[in-house]
Amino acid sequence: MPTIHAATRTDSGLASQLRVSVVRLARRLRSEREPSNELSIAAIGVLGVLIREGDMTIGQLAAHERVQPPSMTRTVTALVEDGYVERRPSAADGRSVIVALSEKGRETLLADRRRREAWLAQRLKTFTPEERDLLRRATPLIERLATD
Amino acid sequence: MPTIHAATRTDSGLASQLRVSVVRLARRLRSEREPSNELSIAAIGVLGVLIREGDMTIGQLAAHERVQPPSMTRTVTALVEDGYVERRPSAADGRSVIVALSEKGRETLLADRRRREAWLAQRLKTFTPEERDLLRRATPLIERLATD
DNA sequence: TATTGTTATACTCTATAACTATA
DNA sequence: TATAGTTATAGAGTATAACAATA
Repeated sequence: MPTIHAATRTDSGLASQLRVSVVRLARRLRSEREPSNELSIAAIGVLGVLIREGDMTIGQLAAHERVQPPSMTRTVTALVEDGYVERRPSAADGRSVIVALSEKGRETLLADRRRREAWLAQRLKTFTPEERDLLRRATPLIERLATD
Repeated sequence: MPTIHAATRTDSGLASQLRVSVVRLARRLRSEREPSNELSIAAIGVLGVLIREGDMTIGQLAAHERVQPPSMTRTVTALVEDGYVERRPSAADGRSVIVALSEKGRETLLADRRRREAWLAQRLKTFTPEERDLLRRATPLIERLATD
């Protein structure tokens, strides 16, 4: 079995190793989430979309998170009950419902993120300045891989 | 809002941006999975562990995937029924059940991986050789972040 | 007549509790 | 007496189908 460095010499090898490493780190980051959290994965996903892209209708959220509308209705209903988001009627279309983050929702999501980022920042301290610099330059490339 | 490059100048900024990019790429890679697949996420996880770390007992698999033993029993039962893994009695301990990949399981998992890797390799072609080289050197660092 | 969202209902996945068999 | 795994049962989460309101 070649080491990771050796295996990434070819492009398909790079794709293979990068895939494994990225998925593994993502899983690790996910497991660093507050376990005593009343928010489900789906709920956190919705809050994340709202904070990144702003208010959205139920249908837009469902399409974005790739769930069916009834599932999103349910997730949003739970988020409203717990005070993380608000429902607002759409001025443009009386059939639509606009979902907006509440202050509690914004704060909760940011706290959840901070917790995971603190763990990652801690780990980064064990790297040399050169290694951190390498990661710094690689990060935009990873972002570019993720976004069409 | 600073650009990603500017935002990563500080270490906490690096942690923040790297987290977002990695989670986003992982999600993207996951969505490139064959949708018409009869394997559940949990099932693919089990096959992945078995191919990486070799045969394991139900209990070891449950601990590894952080599920309760009854859930793993159920997942493994489904995998056995569909021919992806085999159950074997443990020679060392009559209470234990060893789970081993079948040829079909190995082939299915590898096909699933190849599909996702093909997508990533395709995307990598749009990068310059220098950028690919940067990713090549960053990959082992990402792996090190993920593994204690 | 088509679309947005909801309600009704069923299925999948996971968990806890109780049980069987081996150590 | 403790441990590995299973069975029984219940609780989330999501899906499809049918429906109400609006375009």
